[in-house]
Parts: sequence; structure tokens; C-alpha cells
Amino acid sequence: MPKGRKRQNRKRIGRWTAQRLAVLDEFLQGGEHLSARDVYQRLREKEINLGIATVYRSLDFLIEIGLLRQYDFGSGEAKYELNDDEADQHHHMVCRVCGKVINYSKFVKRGLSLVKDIKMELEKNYGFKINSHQFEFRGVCGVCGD
Amino acid sequence: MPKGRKRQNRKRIGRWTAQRLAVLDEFLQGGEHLSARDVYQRLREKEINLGIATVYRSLDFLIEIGLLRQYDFGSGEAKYELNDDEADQHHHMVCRVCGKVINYSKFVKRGLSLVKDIKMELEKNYGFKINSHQFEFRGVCGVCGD
DNA sequence: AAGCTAATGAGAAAGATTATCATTAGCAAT
DNA sequence: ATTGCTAATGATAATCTTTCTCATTAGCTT
Repeated sequence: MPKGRKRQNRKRIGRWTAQRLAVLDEFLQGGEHLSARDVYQRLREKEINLGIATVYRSLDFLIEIGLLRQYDFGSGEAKYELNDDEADQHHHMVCRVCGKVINYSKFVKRGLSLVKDIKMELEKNYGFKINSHQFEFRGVCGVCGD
Repeated sequence: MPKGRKRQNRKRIGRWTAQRLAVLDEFLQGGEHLSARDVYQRLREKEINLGIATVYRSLDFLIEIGLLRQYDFGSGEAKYELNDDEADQHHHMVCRVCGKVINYSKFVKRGLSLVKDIKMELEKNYGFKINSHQFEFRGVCGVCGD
């Protein structure tokens, strides 16, 4: 669970700086469910030294323009991933012992009609406008299980 | 702190203290998605003064014996709820503006066969043993929306 | 080239959660 | 009841992630 304070509201428009590009690039390079510290350390290894606050701000920026998405898998820090189209969105499977997360995309298509009906129901009966959904499974992975 | 392996008898379960009962009671009284601080303050209003650390420890205890469940809806603090049976488990709808959470249980039955198939697939192909799942929807509620 | 302003960096601060440790209290055997 | 063991508690310090502050830098626009 991420400690610390709730994210504050920020301005909408932003500039494409070298720092923001560098952060995005870590995800385009194939990084899956990276934390802010993961990104910070990976960049540092490449001698691209951003302040950790800038990493957080860049992640927020990339979320705001729709390129990234934030998740919490109970590890104590937020994780970030490239934002899939809804139709391609993957599920997550989290090992509650070692914290390993697996991206899993089978049955997504089958779930779509269910998701669609739930969204319609929520909008009609509760006045909610739904933007995204997430399925998460928890258990014990093969390594941690006996 | 490592959880010491104890000699096998009933002592493993833990003691049922007044503090733990008081914490559980807040949820039995109808408290939905309460944070540790919520519980702490509600008890304090009733002049039941536990230390905040004890509240956290009691919540952990109640999770361990299966009575509570922990969630994170992105507010910056963990939320806790009574742990439903899987067949009755509800979904969550989170407003990303005000943070309001709605418990929602329609379509659960229809989702069960999908969940069952996903669980089988994950166990067969990834060696995971699944214990629980969660569906979460995010959007903007009627009050915060235009 | 100048001017405006968003973005950055470094460090301090905030806030949730956990660890420490002396003390208390639940439970079992006497 | 009394004793003894040990888990649980309370108070508070420590930890850790995330955000804020503010002086400085750099990206645009004109």
C-alpha cells in the first residue's frame, strides 16, 4: 500500500522534456509494472540522473495524457504500466507471498461483454461515468507454494 | 518481525482480546471500507481508546483469520471490509475525483463462471494457487461529473 | 533575443504504516 | 487464587513512499 499523501491536482498541459521522454522510454523498452524507484534506478544505471521528484512528476504527467496507468498490488509502492486499449487490457495475478505480478490476457474478450453490461448498469443506476476497469487475482505462485 | 513457528496446538490462533473485538465490532456495525484511522476515530468517539498501532495490529489479525479483507482504492490509505464469501463477493466502483467507493454486487453470479475458468487457467499454466479475486471500476460519480 | 512560465533538482515535510520496548493482561497449570 | 509464561498493548520513534517548497533552469513564443 503506497504510504504518503494523496496526489494533488495538477495543471493539464505539459511540455515534452528530456526527462519525461526518458521515463516513458523505460516502459517502451519493455519495463513491466515498474515502481517510481525502479524507474529512478534504471535511469541512474544509464547515467541519466533525474531527481526522484521529477520521476514522480513525469509518471503523473504520462498518466494524465493517457500513456501510463497506475496500479497498486499491495507491495507498499505504486506500480506503473503502459496503458493498453480497453479491448486489449490484461488481468493481473499477484503472489501474496513474494509479490510477483503476472500479466495475463486470456479470456479478456470473453469478459468484455460482462464488463460492458456492468458499466451500463453503473452508469444508469448510480450516475457513474466509467473510465476503466481492472481484474485482479491473488494467490500463491508455484515457487512460493509448497 | 519473523512469525515464529510455534509448537502445534490451539495457541497458534491468537488471543481474542477486548481491543480486537472492538475493532471487529466497527465492521459488524455496518462500517464499509474503513481505513485504520476511521476505525481509530470511531472507537475514540465511543471513548474506547486503543493506540493506533493496536488498531493496525488488530486489522492484521482479523485479516489473518479471514474475517476482514484489505483494499486499496488509491486514496493513500488502506481500506478494510468484512470478507465476503467468494460467491457473494461484491465489486467496487471508485470515483477518481472524490474517492467515493460504491459496493456493487449485481452480475456477480454471471461473472463466476468466467472467474472459475480464469482460475483454472492460471493454476494449470502458471502454477498459481488462486485465493481471491477483485473487480474494480474507476470513473467519475454523479456528483463530481458535469 | 527577450520574456514568460512550466519543469527541474535538492531537500524538507507530510502522512501512513511498522518497529521497538517496557508494561499489561489472557490463559494454563499448579 | 497464585504463579508463571508469553502474547498483546500503548506510546512513541523510525521508516518509507510520495508530495511540497523554492530557487534555478530550460522550452516556447514572439
